[in-house]
Amino acid sequence: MQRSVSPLRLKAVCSNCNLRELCLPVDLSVGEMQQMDDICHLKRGYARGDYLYRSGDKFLSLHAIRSGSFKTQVLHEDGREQVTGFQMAGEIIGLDAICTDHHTCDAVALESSEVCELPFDKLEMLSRKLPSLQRHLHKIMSREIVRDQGIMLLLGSMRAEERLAAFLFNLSQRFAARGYSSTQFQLRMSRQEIGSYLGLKLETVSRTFSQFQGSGLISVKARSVELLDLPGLHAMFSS
Amino acid sequence: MQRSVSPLRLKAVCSNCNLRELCLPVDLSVGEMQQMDDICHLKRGYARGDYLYRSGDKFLSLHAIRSGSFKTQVLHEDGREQVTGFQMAGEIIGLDAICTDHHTCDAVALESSEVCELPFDKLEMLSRKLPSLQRHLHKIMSREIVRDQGIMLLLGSMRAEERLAAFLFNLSQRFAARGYSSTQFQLRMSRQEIGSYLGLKLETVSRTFSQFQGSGLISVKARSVELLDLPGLHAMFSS
DNA sequence: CGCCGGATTGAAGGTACTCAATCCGTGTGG
DNA sequence: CCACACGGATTGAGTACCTTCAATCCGGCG
Repeated sequence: MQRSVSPLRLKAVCSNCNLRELCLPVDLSVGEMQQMDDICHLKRGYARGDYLYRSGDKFLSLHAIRSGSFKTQVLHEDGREQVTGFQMAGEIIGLDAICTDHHTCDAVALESSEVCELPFDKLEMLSRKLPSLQRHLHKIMSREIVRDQGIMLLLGSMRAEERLAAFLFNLSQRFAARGYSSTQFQLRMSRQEIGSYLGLKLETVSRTFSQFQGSGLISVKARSVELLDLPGLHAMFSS
Repeated sequence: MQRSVSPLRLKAVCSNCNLRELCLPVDLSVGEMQQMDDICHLKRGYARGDYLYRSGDKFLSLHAIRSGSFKTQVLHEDGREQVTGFQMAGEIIGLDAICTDHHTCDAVALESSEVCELPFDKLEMLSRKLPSLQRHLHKIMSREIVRDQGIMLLLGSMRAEERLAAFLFNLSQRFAARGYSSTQFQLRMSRQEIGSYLGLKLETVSRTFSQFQGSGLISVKARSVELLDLPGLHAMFSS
């Protein structure tokens, strides 16, 4: 997840932030783009394990991931915790915090990562001036809702193998969208974290990986994965 | 869920729409309120089983539920379906559709209901003029994200009894917020629908109801529920 | 009255969990 | 350089929980 995005893409969106997630049909003039750049100039680096923010922190900014990847996790009162998502370069993180002005989950770097800070008040101000930016912000939030609903479907009605197949397939697509191989990649998260995200125990994740390998769908060794039969993987959860 | 909201509330938010969900710290002047009223004057009634919209429908408007209740459900390609939420009076429905301009789920009335149409383009236009409305819209969307994450936690890491207890407790709070009893109410949805929402089979839902009744937590007969031990119910999933 | 859909209850079975041992790769220290 | 320790990953055996399949019950309605 380390390679940075094509200059063309960057130009087309926000030269500072690598706002891939803002990449749908955002159509800003050069001057408008400059305004966007102006409000999101602050960048910071994080090492593996660093917290971007913690549950309860005051909310001031959204963050655009320039490079690297993060996980978000919610903590239950009783200590139970669950990974709610894995975020990659170009995605926006922190949308959950808007409604209470405080973060409702932790965001932790899974590897060395760079983020770009987007002060939310300035973003709102600018989006009042730029309708296409406003629409974008809405789409990003809406997309997050749709994504969450997809996970609800996964957690609520899929078996372990289906969940893992869907997970791998989703990763594959996201790597592909960033110009990486859709069939060979390194997992940035542990079995434990995958399990937490998928509502499974780490042993079940491990067993299912082995099972997939046994049936020739994938080849897996520790965190290196190769998807040998993408259509088969897809059929696993969509049929 | 049939009683309408107090006039005071209505006045304080939007006299047409009963926008309880917009009720946080929205602070509009009389003139601004008038503008809000102007764009959301269209109302429609739905009978039990009627579709407010279907997955794939073109997205034009959000809908504010004035009275009654709805369920939203996503359909998987293979026919599998999952209830993603139950919406009550004062809540906004349709946020998932913004990102693609098409609805990604079905919305079905659980009883006779009234909704108020909120043309989204007009809402965006107005929210560019009214910062407090803009902030509100963002909060509503963010809240939906947080809600979904809560359900992900539930589906990913809770046992059947914990899920059902959390479900009943949540309903209780929402009824209370609307001025109804927090301990006695009618379920508007079937066991099947509850199960789909909670990632359980209807038989499991039924059994768990019976179990709760046996241990004195609740009294349940078909769709009439009385919560006898609210703290106990809460301890069921938060401890 | 009898039908129908929804709800309840029972028994058997399967999937994923728990507990535990082992393996493996990496990094550390002798 | 090798031994060892450590955390993450794998694998096995037994178990718990939820599902499946099926029968029965109940209330509303024609």
